Amino acid sequence: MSEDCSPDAISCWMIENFKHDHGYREPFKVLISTILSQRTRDENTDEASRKLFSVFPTVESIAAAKPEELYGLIMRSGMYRQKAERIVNCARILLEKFDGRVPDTIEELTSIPGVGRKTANIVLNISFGKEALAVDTHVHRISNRLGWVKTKTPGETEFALMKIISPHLWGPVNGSMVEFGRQICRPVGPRCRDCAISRCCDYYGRISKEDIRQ
DNA sequence: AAAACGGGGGC
DNA sequence: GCCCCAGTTTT
Repeated sequence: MSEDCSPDAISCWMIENFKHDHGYREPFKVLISTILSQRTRDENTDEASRKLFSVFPTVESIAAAKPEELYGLIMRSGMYRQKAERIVNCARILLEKFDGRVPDTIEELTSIPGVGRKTANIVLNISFGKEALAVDTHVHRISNRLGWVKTKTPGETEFALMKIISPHLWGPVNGSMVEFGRQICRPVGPRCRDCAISRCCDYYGRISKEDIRQ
């Protein structure tokens, strides 16, 4: 890692060293698996996605499924009924309102119940190649710890980061920052000893030794 | 702005 | 048992 602590340099370092990808590119699979990922660990998300798509591989088949039937399939992977209902409802809306296709604007995507700004931006970036920044708890926390922003909400963070990070890095840095947050810059007990960019970090100067986990 | 929601897993 | 998790919705 160079001496450069600029947001773009840190972003590139994260992109180089931390990968995080659910593996899907088809719009509807990205949308569905991202809904599955909401407030849920990746291991559970990946398992549930595989089970779901192995039985219901298309928008049409999901739309035709009974929510209970779909729930029975994914319930062992940390999922719950509301999410199964959201997914079936989402597939039906895609079919009825969007001609069976996933829309490619933030307004249309967030009009679907269960799809917020973060999920919509993931789809826009991964499936449609648009420059979008999906701010989740990891991105929000890490951006504030590093001192790049001083924000209270993910919405503020998204707006502030767009002025700090080069647009072509928005997509790639997203998953990398999440993985960095899972492995190193964790919500509690961050592994600052193992962190190669601690000298660039505001939080590292404030955190007490006993709060750092080996 | 804060609480509700939701269930498996780590501790 | 309690707290957390690639959030979203409701109060």
